[in-house]
Amino acid sequence: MNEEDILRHKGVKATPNRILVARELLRAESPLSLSQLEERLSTVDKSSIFRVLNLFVEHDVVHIVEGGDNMAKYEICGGEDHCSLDDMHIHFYCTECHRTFCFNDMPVPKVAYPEGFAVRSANYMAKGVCPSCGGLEES
Amino acid sequence: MNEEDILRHKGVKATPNRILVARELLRAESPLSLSQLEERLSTVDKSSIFRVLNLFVEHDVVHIVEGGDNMAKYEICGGEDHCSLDDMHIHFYCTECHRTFCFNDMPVPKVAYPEGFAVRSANYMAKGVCPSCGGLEES
DNA sequence: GTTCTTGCAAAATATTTGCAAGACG
DNA sequence: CGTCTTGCAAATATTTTGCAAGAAC
Repeated sequence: MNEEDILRHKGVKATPNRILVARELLRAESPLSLSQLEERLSTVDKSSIFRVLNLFVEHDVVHIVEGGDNMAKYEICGGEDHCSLDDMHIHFYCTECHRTFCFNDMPVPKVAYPEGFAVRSANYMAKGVCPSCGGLEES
Repeated sequence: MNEEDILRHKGVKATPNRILVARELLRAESPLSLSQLEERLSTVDKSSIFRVLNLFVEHDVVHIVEGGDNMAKYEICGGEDHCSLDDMHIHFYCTECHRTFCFNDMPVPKVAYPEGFAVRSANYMAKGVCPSCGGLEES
């Protein structure tokens, strides 16, 4: 399934900029922030990326990954139809190199929320030091 | 244990502003952002609060709660000595009223992280609609 | 022609720093 | 004195909006 198909499937018209943003997110091995996308998409204006991302979020093309450096990061939804809670996996933010890692095979643990709270999404963000930065050495 | 004792116990000199910030965080039933603290502490300058919070984070007086609206929020650490992973509980952000709730009796589920990653903290932030905003009605 | 999309500029928010005055010891 | 703390102003950084031109239908 290519970028255009994904967008159409989610009810979003496939414009050039949208395809570029979707492609970059698909290509990335981890969620990207607005700034990171801006760097990688030199032909697309920051505000356009911003609007594309908002549109994507509304239409469940991407979901937001929060935490780490308090800048929202965006990740293509795995599910065909919507971004369900079940699609979400744990992320890890390295405080040394400031990279965000996906633990793709680790789903966010489900918990029983108190009565009355309608949970729509859940972020689980671990922070620490990654292997490249010497996570083992315990500084 | 009052504010002054907490600060001294963590190795932070108890100045007037620091006591005020600590008191406000203790009083709050949920983590507060810099802006929220600024509103509540009319006598203390925003930059002073900012510096107090940074100092508190360094000395494990508070920890940062991320997610929701991408503004860091601060919460007094529960543990006596340090902000351990075990102290952390799940939070909930209501996308309607933009309030953050603490699920105090729900610790962040522990998981086995991949080899080489030294995890120092973990945030679990659920998002959705709270009871007051009609979380039950499913819109 | 009407609506949608985009880039550019600028406004609105948030965070962070420089500096001098006052507090503290 | 010398160091630490604080307020004020200002610099940065980031997100968001207004608007007009061009593309799409």
